[in-house]
Amino acid sequence: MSVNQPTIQDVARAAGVSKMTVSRVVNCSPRITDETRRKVQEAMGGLGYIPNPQARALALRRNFLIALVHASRNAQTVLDIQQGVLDALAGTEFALVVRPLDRGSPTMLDDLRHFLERQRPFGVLLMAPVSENGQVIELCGELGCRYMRMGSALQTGGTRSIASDDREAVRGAVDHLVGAGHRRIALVAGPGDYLSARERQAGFEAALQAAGLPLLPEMIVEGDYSYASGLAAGATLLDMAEPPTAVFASNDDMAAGVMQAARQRGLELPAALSIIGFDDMGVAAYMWPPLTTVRRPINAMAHAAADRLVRGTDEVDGTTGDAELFRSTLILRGSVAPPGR
Amino acid sequence: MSVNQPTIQDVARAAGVSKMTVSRVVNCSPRITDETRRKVQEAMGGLGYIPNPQARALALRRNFLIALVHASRNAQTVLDIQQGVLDALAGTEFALVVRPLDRGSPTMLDDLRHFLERQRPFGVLLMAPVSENGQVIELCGELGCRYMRMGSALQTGGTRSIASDDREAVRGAVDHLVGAGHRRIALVAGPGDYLSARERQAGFEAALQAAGLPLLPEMIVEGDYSYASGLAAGATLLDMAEPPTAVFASNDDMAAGVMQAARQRGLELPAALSIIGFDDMGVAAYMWPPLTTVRRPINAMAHAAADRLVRGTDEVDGTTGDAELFRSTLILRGSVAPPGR
DNA sequence: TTGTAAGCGTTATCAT
DNA sequence: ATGATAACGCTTACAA
Repeated sequence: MSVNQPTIQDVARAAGVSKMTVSRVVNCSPRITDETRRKVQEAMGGLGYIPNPQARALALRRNFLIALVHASRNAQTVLDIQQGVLDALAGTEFALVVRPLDRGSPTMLDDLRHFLERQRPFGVLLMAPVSENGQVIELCGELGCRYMRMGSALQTGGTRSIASDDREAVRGAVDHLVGAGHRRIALVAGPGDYLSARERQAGFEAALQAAGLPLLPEMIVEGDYSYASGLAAGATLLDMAEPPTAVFASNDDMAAGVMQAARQRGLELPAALSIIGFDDMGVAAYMWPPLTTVRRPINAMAHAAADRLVRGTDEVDGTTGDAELFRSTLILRGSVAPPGR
Repeated sequence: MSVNQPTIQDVARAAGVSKMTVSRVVNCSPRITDETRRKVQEAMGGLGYIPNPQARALALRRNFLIALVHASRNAQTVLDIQQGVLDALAGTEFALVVRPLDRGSPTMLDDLRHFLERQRPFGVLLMAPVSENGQVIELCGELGCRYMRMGSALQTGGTRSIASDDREAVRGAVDHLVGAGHRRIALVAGPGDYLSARERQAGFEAALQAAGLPLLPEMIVEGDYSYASGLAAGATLLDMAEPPTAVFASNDDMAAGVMQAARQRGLELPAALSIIGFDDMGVAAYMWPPLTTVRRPINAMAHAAADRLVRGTDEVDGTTGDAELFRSTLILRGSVAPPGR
């Protein structure tokens, strides 16, 4: 039961030097004799010395916490991000604290302020959709809080922003549908107040346009990223007089709903209906047929974001680094086939 | 840009009292004149004073971090736990830091030690399966680390342990199958080195026994909690000369695999095969037929565990509170029917 | 009930 | 290259 951790003082005594010298060794200051360094390191090793982070925090007037702020219902994505951040933080003295927010709660902004004011994390990682919230950004600015936004497209100004290029990715996905011979392609869009939903819709429209296909309003149905809304959207689309032969759904949950709607109508998949989703949630591979979908490099994005937060040690203001845009991949599985009718 | 937070000193000056008095007000010390308290609170309000947690941590020689240590691949569960913990921590000054571990990595124990030694969190929440690891518990003991174990059954001694009663829950689930008329019921078990897997198997066996049904070895197939292993197990079971009419799968992923195997064989569900899963992962409701499954009160369990960690302020040793066992619920959906053959 | 002094474990600053 | 001293913002212990 190691109750009393040795302090820097103990090490100093053991090595026959001053606290300051030990501190210098710990912090890799250059102006130290090799001989002294050796002595100190030996003493540290012998005592099992570990610097006290709270003391460091107090003296340096900053802590070593990176906060992940999110309001996402997509558990897999949140966890992937946590993992990516932790990968970036490995070997540093930083720890990751999480702060889920209840998007939609009227107190969300106050909750966030409360959290930031108390913990004063060194840096904040904002996941979509909170990262799109102007008031949140404003709050971070007001509190002098270093932050990084993650999302589906670079934010205005581009700075402090890491993003996947959802527009481009969806464009590619829909191109794939067009390439398979589809002409009547529907979109199950996400809720319009999400940037991700708007970007994906833009990609959808761009692809149709590039293919010289008409943009039919009835071929676009808005869902809310839930399975149920996908099911409803699928019903709407498939019960039309002239239903689509292919559907791009803005996330996998909705794609699963569409698939279910098709199955309920006795459609043979993918012959009677091709479907592409977005996110590559674990289940996408389990569905039948396995879902062709878009996978974002979540882990790499989170890693980069955390890295940016931790490295850009000095400036709290906008100058920190350029924007970074990541490419997604279309994962080809079995849910796309040439139109069958 | 509020760069300089007011300190306790500033408040003291503003209120015309000493730092100590302010500290007493902040910490709700009883021996303070109402008048003084008012003055101080007014000053605090005016200045927007917020106690500096790192300074408190240094002076009190303890911090305000609760660590969640896990090595789970079940994202939804991890997130539910995070949410439950945060609910319990709301209104306190505690923050939640997460530390995923790579179960199976040879350095896992070292990683954990490294983390605990550096951060020295006030308390640690151990999720299964790390919570079942004796070496982990030993390490926490050695480091004098307050901890709480969450799992599928109470740990030996029962103390510092919060658990769902998986054995009982599975027994109920299998009873449900028996009640529907099934006599030939198979188990797709989890990996034997997980306590959860063993408990669920025990519940399965208890139910058969209670129903006077024979325990046939060929009706038990071990998977590894993955969809793929469920698919394989389903194949094994359904290709037997006398296949089961019902399957209990130890988690939803494997249940989905079994379902898929059934579908591949052209079986009509649930008429030809009833299936029950465990976990109630989001997808359980999306499958077709919607999966009847067991739901644990994850959120409540996490809440209780965090509560126990935070309240039991004093003792670091085993005396802290009794064990707590939570009941699960069988969620009835569409994947169970009387045997049809 | 309130205040004073010392200390928590570290680093910054300025000497030497 | 190393050391002495004074912070950092708070609490404990003791005095008044």
